[in-house]
Amino acid sequence: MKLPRKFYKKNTLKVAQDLLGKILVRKYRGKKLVGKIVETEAYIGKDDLACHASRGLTKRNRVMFGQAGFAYIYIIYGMYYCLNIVTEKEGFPAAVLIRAIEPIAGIDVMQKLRVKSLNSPDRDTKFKKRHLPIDKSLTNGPGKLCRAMSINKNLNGEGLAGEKLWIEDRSIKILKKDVIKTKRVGIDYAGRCKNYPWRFYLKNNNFVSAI
DNA sequence: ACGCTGATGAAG
DNA sequence: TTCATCAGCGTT
Repeated sequence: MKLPRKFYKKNTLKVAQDLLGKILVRKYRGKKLVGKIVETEAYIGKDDLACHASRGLTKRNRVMFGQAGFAYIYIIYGMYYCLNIVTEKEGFPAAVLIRAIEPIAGIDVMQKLRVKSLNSPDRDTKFKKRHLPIDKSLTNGPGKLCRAMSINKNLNGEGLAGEKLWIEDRSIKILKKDVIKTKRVGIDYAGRCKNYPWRFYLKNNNFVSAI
């Protein structure tokens, strides 16, 4: 079942950890693209120098200042999208970045959504898909999972109670000892905040991003 | 280890 | 209006 709004309206570090093992669902052209969340990062408030809100309200980051349970999506490096889920009370800018998922369903569609590079071999011609491991490079990074699920700026500000994008609880049990905490990726510019242990991922999961 | 890529926001 | 910067990725 879909997570209720109140799931997101709380401490961002708790939301980031509680989202591990939850199921991200994207409805795309009538089909469900589904994956288990295996890696997240927290970005919390104006004092967090890595958070887009650290320099105040702008046109780009305004969704983060709004209600919890909405999607904050932005373009990075000119070519990729990143999906964040807004947390905390209205007016307090914070969000959880979804960094990686483990594909569960709609994998054929995800494969088609990926831009096939010229050098990548065609894996499907010789063997049946069911006998092959899922290619982890499909969704093991924030830009890649958005590409595979057709998540783009059209969904910025979209509520997760809607019909296009939501997160479900399927009662997957996550043990505390299987949640690894590390510093966040790609924020060396963030000074005193750059080593905050605000990245969380599932231990021994193949679909966690390669650093 | 590097080039790609274009929106963003700060400076002026 | 210009300009440096960037929550990444793919190829070397």
